[in-house]
Amino acid sequence: MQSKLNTEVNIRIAIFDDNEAIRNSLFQLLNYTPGLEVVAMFDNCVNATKKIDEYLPRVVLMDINMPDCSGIDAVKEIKSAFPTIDIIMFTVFEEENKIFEALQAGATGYLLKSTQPIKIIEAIQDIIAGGAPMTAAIARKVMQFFNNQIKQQHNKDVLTSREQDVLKSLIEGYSYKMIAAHLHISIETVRTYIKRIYDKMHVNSMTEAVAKAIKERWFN
Amino acid sequence: MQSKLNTEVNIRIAIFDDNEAIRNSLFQLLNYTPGLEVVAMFDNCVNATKKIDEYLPRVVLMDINMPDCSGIDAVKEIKSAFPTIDIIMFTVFEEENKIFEALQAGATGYLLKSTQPIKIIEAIQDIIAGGAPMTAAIARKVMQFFNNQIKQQHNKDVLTSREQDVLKSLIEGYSYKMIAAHLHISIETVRTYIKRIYDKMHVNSMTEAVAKAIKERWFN
DNA sequence: TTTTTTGTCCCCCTTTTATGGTATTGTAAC
DNA sequence: GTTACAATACCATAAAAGGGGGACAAAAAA
Repeated sequence: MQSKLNTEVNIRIAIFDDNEAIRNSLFQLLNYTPGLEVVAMFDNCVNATKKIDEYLPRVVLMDINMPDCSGIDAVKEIKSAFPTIDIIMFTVFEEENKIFEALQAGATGYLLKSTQPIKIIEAIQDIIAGGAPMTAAIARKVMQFFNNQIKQQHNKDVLTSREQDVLKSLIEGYSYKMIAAHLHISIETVRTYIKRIYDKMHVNSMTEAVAKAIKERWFN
Repeated sequence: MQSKLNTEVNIRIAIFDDNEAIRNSLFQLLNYTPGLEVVAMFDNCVNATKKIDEYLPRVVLMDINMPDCSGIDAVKEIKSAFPTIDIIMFTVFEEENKIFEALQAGATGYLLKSTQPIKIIEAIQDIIAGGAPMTAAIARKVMQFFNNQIKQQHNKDVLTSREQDVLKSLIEGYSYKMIAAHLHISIETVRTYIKRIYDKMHVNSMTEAVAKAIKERWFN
């Protein structure tokens, strides 16, 4: 068996889900699909890393809501111990914050349990091929994450070019003195700009200005 | 025609691409697909908004590299004038920064020109259905965007709970005095924590600490 | 052509931050 | 039962930032 080509080696899958019926139907679905092999199933994700270590799956299907432990924490654990394992979240609801938490925790895919069986198989093949499988609706939410970050970019427009230079320098962590040197202007000029910036941004300290500019992504 | 049901009304598509061959094959592909209708094609995106206004498409296929204008700027323009129009970027290469620029500009999908024709049709139907069509490789890059933001979260761990409180307050824009009041501790204690925070973060000003913490997403 | 904006600079004065110390408690680890 | 760390607090001094002005030339807008 060891001598077979890589392409003929089954994709090892581990399933974490507290619902036995779901575990079983996933097992049926996946294990009888050529090329896939369910090597382990668990009804909770306590000590997930240890469980993974024992069965070394290539792909993990992880429920979010399990008793005694959070699937998202499990993802963090697994990803930090086994960065190459791909994890697909598998859940009933598409709660916006759960999605982002899961993705930030290191999940690569996000499927709803209502997904057609054939799509689940495709998702696993997809993730092995370097894809990031997710339902259209979830992909859309991920996109909105990007879009939301450009809404009020008009704020930036009210700053003159020189004021923007100074604000950028503040974000870099430069002091007045450093900014003056960097922009080849007097420190008094820097002070003038900063006063105007605070005025326009409705803040009254470097920290506030920097926090606001970074959070609202005035620059990139 | 106007009296037909919505589901029977064709999806109006506009194409921006400087390559005539590509325009023509897209036209062939899409226009002869039931339910789709190419209502306009352009070899550049100068005055994109005006062009859109004339033909009012539901979906736009936009090349990134066109002479005389940037597809990404066109996306910004169109999106700000017609927020409900869905735009799919359609390009030869998958340059990482172009992808993010396009998505931040408001594109919802991102396809490579090497995509199979059938997938292009699916993508258009997908986007109408609220999806965000993109190739697996691109979806993966988008995922990496999230993942990249959790890499060095161990930094945060070295801060004690109280130090984290103070740092969070700094990010909120609070001054020493305000933090002291807010956390019910002496301003001297605040100063002590801040000194330790700077030490651990390897910075030496509020601005740097705040910028670093926000950029590296120590909190959320 | 006049007015407004932008970029540049200066002064005075107050408040806040930064740096470098020391010190006391309670708790957790060894 | 000592060592280590966390949380708390204080002092002194220097440096930086904030708030209030005013000024002037060049460019842009009205």
